[in-house]
Amino acid sequence: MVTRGQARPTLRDVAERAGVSVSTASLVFSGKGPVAVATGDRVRAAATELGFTGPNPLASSLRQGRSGAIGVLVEGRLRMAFRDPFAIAVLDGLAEVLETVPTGMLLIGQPSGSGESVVPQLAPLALDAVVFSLCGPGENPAVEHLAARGVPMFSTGVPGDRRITQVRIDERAAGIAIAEHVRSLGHRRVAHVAMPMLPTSTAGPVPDAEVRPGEANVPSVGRLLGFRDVFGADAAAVQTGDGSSFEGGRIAGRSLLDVPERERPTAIVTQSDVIAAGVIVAAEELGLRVPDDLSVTGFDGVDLPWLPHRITTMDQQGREKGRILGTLVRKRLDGTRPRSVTQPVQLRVGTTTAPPA
Amino acid sequence: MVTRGQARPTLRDVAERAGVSVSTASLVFSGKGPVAVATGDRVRAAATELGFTGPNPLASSLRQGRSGAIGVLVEGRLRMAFRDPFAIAVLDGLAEVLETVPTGMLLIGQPSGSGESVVPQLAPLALDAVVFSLCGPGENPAVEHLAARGVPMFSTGVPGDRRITQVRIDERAAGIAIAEHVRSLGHRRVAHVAMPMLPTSTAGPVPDAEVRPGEANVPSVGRLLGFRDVFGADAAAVQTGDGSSFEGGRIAGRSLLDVPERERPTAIVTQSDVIAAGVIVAAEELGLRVPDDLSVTGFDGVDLPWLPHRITTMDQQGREKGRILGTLVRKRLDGTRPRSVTQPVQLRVGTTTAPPA
DNA sequence: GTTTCGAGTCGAATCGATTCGAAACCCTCG
DNA sequence: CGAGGGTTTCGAATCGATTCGACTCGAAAC
Repeated sequence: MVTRGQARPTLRDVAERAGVSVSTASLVFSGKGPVAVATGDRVRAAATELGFTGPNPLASSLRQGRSGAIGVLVEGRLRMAFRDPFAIAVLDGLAEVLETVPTGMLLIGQPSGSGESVVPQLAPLALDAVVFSLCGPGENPAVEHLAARGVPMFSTGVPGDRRITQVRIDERAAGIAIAEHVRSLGHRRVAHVAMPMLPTSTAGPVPDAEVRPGEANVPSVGRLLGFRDVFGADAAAVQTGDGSSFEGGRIAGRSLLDVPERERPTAIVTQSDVIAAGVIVAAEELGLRVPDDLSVTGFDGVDLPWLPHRITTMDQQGREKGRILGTLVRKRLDGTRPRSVTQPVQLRVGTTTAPPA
Repeated sequence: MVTRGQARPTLRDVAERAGVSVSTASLVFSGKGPVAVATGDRVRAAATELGFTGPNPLASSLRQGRSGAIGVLVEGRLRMAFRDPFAIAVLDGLAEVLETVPTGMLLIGQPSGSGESVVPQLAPLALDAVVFSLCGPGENPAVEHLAARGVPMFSTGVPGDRRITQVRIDERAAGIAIAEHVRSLGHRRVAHVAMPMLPTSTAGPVPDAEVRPGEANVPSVGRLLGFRDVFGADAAAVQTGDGSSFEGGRIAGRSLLDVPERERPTAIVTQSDVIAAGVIVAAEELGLRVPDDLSVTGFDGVDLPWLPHRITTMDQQGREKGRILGTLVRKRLDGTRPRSVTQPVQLRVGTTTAPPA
């Protein structure tokens, strides 16, 4: 027997000890191909004696051309991305499906505005697929790189590249649906709080130039367009500077509500539940009661246990969306080429909307 | 030139096209060893022409014995683990350091109570190290497996295995410090809300049998012991059924506060800020004002923007803790063998504690 | 008694890089 | 003109498995 010092035992060591060839030992561990019971037992015994914990994952991956990991691209600092409960719900559903493959999720942080710097970070990673689930709108240099590598890509809407398989919703229709609900309650002075139209957008009123009707697949744009379809292009619309965040919602809410009463909207339609929560808190800080003095709607349908309201929202079922994403990934790894799908969303009326006073 | 159909170009293809040997081409991409400028340019040009995006990560990893990924073990569903802002802060700090290596973080979900099932999930993954940062107390079958594989392990306190390099705090001393603060304000009837002592613990009063003084490194146990050092073993102590959660805190808070006034504690010391938030909301739901009618303390020092209080807490600086963890991992990968470290914590007085009425 | 068949095992090629020692090359100096 | 020295380049071994075709052998079929 070749002594290999301190080194970890390899399949060869095990095979030698069991008195079989490496190929047979391999068959024992992979379970493919026929192996006599006695042989199998001998190999397993040898493995135990040597402290062999299974075939080296790297070698196995190289041969099979599969790493068992898919990348999850996270834009901005982890802390920020994970503050969004919807994103987490998607990830949770995704994990649920991938566990069964089994495949791990490799988190890849992409400090926002860092541009190309994600590519060198991505290049040395072996990934079977990549999911963009925590990314904002706009071009992403990672797309080009991954496409060239032939890594299958998936996302929940952004970036909206043709090479990416999508699990999306009809953003504009959803925007219309929830606006219709507010309108049907009798509200006429209604404002909108959006997520940023572009990665470079800053907090404040939405500049017309940033709203490109062709980009209706981008959540922030599509939902705003839907809102405007119902309430017109003149209705006040502001955007947060940092995506779907409580603080962003609070600031936007304060700016819309801290005005003379006759100018104040009687309802605010927002683009996420977390933003809605911020608006609600801002309203309460100004002494307004929700929904008596102000109706507020959210988007996503996430669970905010600390908020003493059930937000009226468009339920996107993040977990389910993640599961579907996972299924698409799995199918792709199995060799088929799944197509993008559009998921339904549903209006869920809560305790934050009522007819105007 | 060997035609290789649709397949992705390899280093060999590039070398052939550039008229150099594979080894030289390798040197060009890895940057090691001297290469004439002209040769380098020729190789890079060939790479561009062929659409070669860099050496195959799997092959490169196999040769170097390094995968560029560290595992992050997450106990329970992702959704639950990520609800804890402290855990996320740690992860964020960790990511910050690992980005510079560069190394990715591979999330590995370990549905709680699933026992051994994590091992088959772990076995096919190539990991350079593993961090247990989102795990509860108790034995973990993964530890044994990883130790056998020789994968370096790190954690922030649990599990408390000798083979794991730790970044911990003195839980008991911290428990004493914050209890002292409450006591020094004049509180005498004080209750405690703990995280579960054991993975199998259920919500409700903490059974004495579950508090093993030898386990003072386990956060829930150490903090409770510290609390008892100050207020005695008779002081009421309940635990949540689900770790550091808002709902757990709210339920525990209600059970402690919804009693006749003379039995009601004038202060509640909790083991996490999120739990404290739950207790505060429970108190307010019962018509109690914080801190006038009830003082509440947390632990961790995380940011809860939606809570209209600044919680009095022990600041553990999760992000910094994550950074330190990352530094230890990096050192280990560089070949040194770092030792466990103990971090200081600091009392941060907020707006949720005051002398009793 | 030969042929056929299938279960079980094995050898060799392969996945795509990295790395080390040796070879080739071009100068410069004695 | 040959030795010495530095810079580039190259061939071959290696990382640790998987996989495919070929081979062996005993039992069943004819």
